[in-house]
Amino acid sequence: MKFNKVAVKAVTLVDQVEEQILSYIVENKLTLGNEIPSELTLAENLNVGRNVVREALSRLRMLGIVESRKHKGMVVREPDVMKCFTKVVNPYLLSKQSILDLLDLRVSIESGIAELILSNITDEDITELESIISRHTYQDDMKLKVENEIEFHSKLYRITKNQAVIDLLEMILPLFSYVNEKYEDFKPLNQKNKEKLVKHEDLIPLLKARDVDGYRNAIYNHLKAYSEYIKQTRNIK
Amino acid sequence: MKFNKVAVKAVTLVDQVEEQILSYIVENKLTLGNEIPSELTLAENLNVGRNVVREALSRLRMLGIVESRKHKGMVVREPDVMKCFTKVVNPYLLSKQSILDLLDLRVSIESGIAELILSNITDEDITELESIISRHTYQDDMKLKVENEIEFHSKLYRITKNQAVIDLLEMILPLFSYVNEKYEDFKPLNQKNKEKLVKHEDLIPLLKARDVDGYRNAIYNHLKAYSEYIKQTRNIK
DNA sequence: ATGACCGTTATGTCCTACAAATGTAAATAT
DNA sequence: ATATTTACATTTGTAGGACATAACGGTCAT
Repeated sequence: MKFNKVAVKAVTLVDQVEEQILSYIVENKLTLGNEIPSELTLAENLNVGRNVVREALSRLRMLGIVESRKHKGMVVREPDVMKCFTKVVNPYLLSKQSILDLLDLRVSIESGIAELILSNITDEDITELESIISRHTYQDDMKLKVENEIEFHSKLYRITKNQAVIDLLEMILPLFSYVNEKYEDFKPLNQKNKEKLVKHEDLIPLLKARDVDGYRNAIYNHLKAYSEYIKQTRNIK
Repeated sequence: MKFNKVAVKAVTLVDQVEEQILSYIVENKLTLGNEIPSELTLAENLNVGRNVVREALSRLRMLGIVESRKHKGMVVREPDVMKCFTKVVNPYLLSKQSILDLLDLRVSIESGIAELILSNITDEDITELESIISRHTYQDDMKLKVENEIEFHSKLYRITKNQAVIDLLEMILPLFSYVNEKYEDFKPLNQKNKEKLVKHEDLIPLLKARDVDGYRNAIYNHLKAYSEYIKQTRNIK
C-alpha cells in the first residue's frame, strides 16, 4: 500500500493572497503610513474575489501589519511584536504543558534580565518598588494578592525599557494568576524551605547594592518556588 | 470646542464575532477536537452575514485556535503559542528599535536558561555540540557562517526541552542572521576585547563541568559582543 | 451483507448590492 | 473672481445569493 498523495493541498486562496500582499509590501519597500491598493484593485490584480482579499487583509489587520482607515484606504503599520500573543495565551485554550512551559520561560527571562535591570535601575525606581511593597496585602498569611504580584513584577519589567521584554512578560503574568487561583491550597513554600523563600522585600537591598548575581539568584528562587510547586501538584481544581 | 465623541467605534462586527466565538469555546469548555457550529448557523445565531463569520474564523484559524476540515466542519485545536510570531517577526516589517529589543531579549533568555540547560544536558548533547563545532566554517577569519551559528544555538535551545523557549528563540534567530548580513563590515570584536571574546568551543568545558554561573557568564559575553556592536554602528547597509 | 446511488451538509469561492463616510470636482451664490 | 454648497466617485463594512466540491449517511438493489 502506497501513499502517493504527495501534498494535501490545504493552502487556501486566502493563505496565498495573504502571502502575496505581504510580498507586495516587502518588495515595494512599503513602510509605516504607505498606502496599499484598495480591496477591489487587489482582487482584480490577483484574480480572486473580494471576499478572499478581505479575509487576507483581516488577518494582516489583526497582526497589526496593516490598518484600515474606513472609507479611505489601507496603510502599512509597524506590527506590534507581541500583540498576537494576547489572543493565544489564554489558559482555557492552552494545554497544561504549554502553560508550564510558559511559566518556566518566565522564570528564565526574569533571571536573564538581571543585568538589564541593574544597569538601568534608578533610585526613583527603587523608591517606587518600595512603595508598591508597602501597599502589599495578603489573602492569607502566605499568599500575596495577585494584583500585588502583577504590580511589582510589571514595574520590574518596565525598568528594562525593552518593549519586547515588557510585553512578553506581561502577557505571561495573567497565566500565573490563573494558575495561582486555580491550584487548590496553593502554598509556594512548605515548612522545610520556608526560611529560604525569597519575598519581594528581600530583593530591595540587592537592587540598592546593584548586586547582579545576588539579584538574579534571588529572583530565580522567588519564582522557582511557585514553579516547582505547580509541577509537583499536577491536579488542577 | 468640546469633544463629546466618547468612544470611536473602531471595533467592527468581525472583531465582535471573533470574540463571541472565542467566548463560545471557553464557556462551553470546548477542547481539542470538539466541533463548533457551522458558519451558517453561527451567522444566523449571531445575526450577521456569513462573510463576517468567515473573516472571524479565518483569524482564529491563523492563530491555530480552530481548524477547518473541508466540507466537514470546524474543530477546536490547541493553538501553537509562538506560531503567530513567524509572520510578524520579519526584519522588513519591524522598526530598528523592535529588532534591537528582540536581539536583547535573546541575550537575556539565553543567559536565563543556563540553569535549565545545565540541569538537563546529557553527555550525548555535549558530544553533538562538539560535532557541530567541528563542522564550523568561517566566511572570513572572524565571521562564523550564519548556518553554523543557527545550528549550534538551536541545539542549545532544544536541550531545555521547553517548547516555548525553543520556538521563541528560533523565531528570533533569523533576525540575527538578517542583521548579521546587513551590517556592513560586521566584526563583533575589536582589537581591545579580542582576547575576551567567547566562542562556541569555549562553552564546552563549562558545559562539561556543569558550571552554571560560568556558562551563563560566557554565553552572555558571547552574545553581548554582537549586540553591543550593532548598537554602536547605527547605519544599516 | 455488500455495493451503487442520491440527497444533505459544509466549506471555499465568486458575485452583486448597498450604507456610510471621505475626498474631490463641479456648480452655484456672493 | 472667490467662497460656499452640492453632487459624484471611491472605499470599507456588511448582507445575501449562488455554485462547485467533497464528505457523510441513508436507501435501495443485488
